[in-house]
Amino acid sequence: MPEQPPYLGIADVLRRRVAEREWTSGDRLPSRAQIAQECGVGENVVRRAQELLISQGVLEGRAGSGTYVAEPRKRVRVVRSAAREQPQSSPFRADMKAVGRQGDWESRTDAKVPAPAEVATRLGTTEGDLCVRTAYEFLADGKPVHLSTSWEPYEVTGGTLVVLPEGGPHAGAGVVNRMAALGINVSHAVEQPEPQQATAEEASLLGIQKAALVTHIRRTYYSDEGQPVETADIVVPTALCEIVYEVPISR
Amino acid sequence: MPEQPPYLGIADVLRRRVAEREWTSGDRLPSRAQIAQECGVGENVVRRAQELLISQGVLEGRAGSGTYVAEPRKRVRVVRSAAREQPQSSPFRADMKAVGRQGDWESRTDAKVPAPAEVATRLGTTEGDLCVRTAYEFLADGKPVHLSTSWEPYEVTGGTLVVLPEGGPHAGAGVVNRMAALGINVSHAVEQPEPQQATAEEASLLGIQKAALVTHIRRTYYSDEGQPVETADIVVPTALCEIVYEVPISR
DNA sequence: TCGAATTTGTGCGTATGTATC
DNA sequence: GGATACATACGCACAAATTCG
Repeated sequence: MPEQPPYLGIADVLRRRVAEREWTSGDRLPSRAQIAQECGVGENVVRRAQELLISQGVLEGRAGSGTYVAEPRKRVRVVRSAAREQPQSSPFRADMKAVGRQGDWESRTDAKVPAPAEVATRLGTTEGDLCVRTAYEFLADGKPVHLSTSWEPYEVTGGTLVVLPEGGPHAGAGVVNRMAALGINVSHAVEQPEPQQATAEEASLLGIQKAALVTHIRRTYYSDEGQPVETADIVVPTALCEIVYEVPISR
Repeated sequence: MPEQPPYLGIADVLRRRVAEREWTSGDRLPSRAQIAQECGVGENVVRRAQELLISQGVLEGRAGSGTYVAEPRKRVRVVRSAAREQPQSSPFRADMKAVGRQGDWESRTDAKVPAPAEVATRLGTTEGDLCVRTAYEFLADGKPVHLSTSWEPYEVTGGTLVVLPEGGPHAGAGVVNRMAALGINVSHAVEQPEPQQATAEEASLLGIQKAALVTHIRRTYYSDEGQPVETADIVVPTALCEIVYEVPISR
């Protein structure tokens, strides 16, 4: 006989109270001690139940303040498809415009950074080769929604006007457009999404709960000659963004 | 002064011992009581440290047996791209062949199942409309590597030879080929990958650790008339598979 | 402005359940 | 069936953050 442990029972009670609008979005729940007494269980049982609902995105804990009903956030739709790259525009701004939000970003680039081992293999170069590294923070209406760190081999763009992704005449135009200015035709990208839990640093940068789920995308752009021209580590928090791939079918 | 909590220190000790090959793949660690005494901390501190390393895939706990060093498993590469669909073949078998493994699957289909709300909106029909539901379990060398539940509107395939995905002359040929037999041209798919933690059921089906990370992909195939013809919920465990999207660039 | 009270978050111990050998 | 070891549930103490007088 599978007798349900107490904390799961309390979780069900809390979940139902939220579902039945006894407490609605943004409301603060009674303190743990109150709920515990009311339900006739220990404080710790309530805590476990709340932790469960927090990990499921139903509740939200704020240290020193209280436990709240999570606000359903409109998530940003991040589209990844062939049609994504527009001349003279950035893919991100287009994504944001599509949902009526203002897209913007901040970046910090370091030229001539030696490539770490993993980046080097992705770029088809060898460890220590020089790269241009750019760290991005993408914002929707001023709030960060996802992060990215981009690596370009210095060999490709070094000494040209597009060395710096966010400087020069093609600033912010995206990898594809910038490479086109060098006569390099970017033919396809390979993206490898992996589920992860946010690090403490990522969580504070993105304003999400600690250990919240994120998708870590390792993206590499290739020229039509099969040469990698850029690779990036992209961190997309599930709470803020939904990722959509549109894949065409050819027969 | 950021004084590191004890359990993180123990985690570092264990991690280093694994890295230095004091314990190697498949080895059983000493019991928690032993490690605790050896390191001069409580058993619970060791437990926390082991839990951390288990969640990171470094260790593996087996109830009643012990804690083991996780075996680095060769992950299956699941490619999702335009070139994926081959005439007369299944995408999955091709994926498996590429890594030298035998691809196979088991399935169970229920005809005339009423569509739940979420599936109905994805298929552009209304809740309760009849569907053909097929649950898949994909196997590599006989071991399950990912799961899928597919929904097709009965309206599309009902009364034809391809009603059952795994029966009739086109059994196992994939959605695209089967639809082609009806004169329906599948032009593209939309995939929405979301990180999740495996449910207890998924974990036992896939033979992975409880609450391990998985990618839950919601995929929908569309005809060239923009009509959804199939949608599926795919569960891909990170421990067993890596997901790769190849997205072409058109300018 | 500041400090005390409240509330959540974290670390750790103990008791019990359960799987394995 | 007994011994061993991991898994789970729960309690207590304290730290950290917030709120409010």
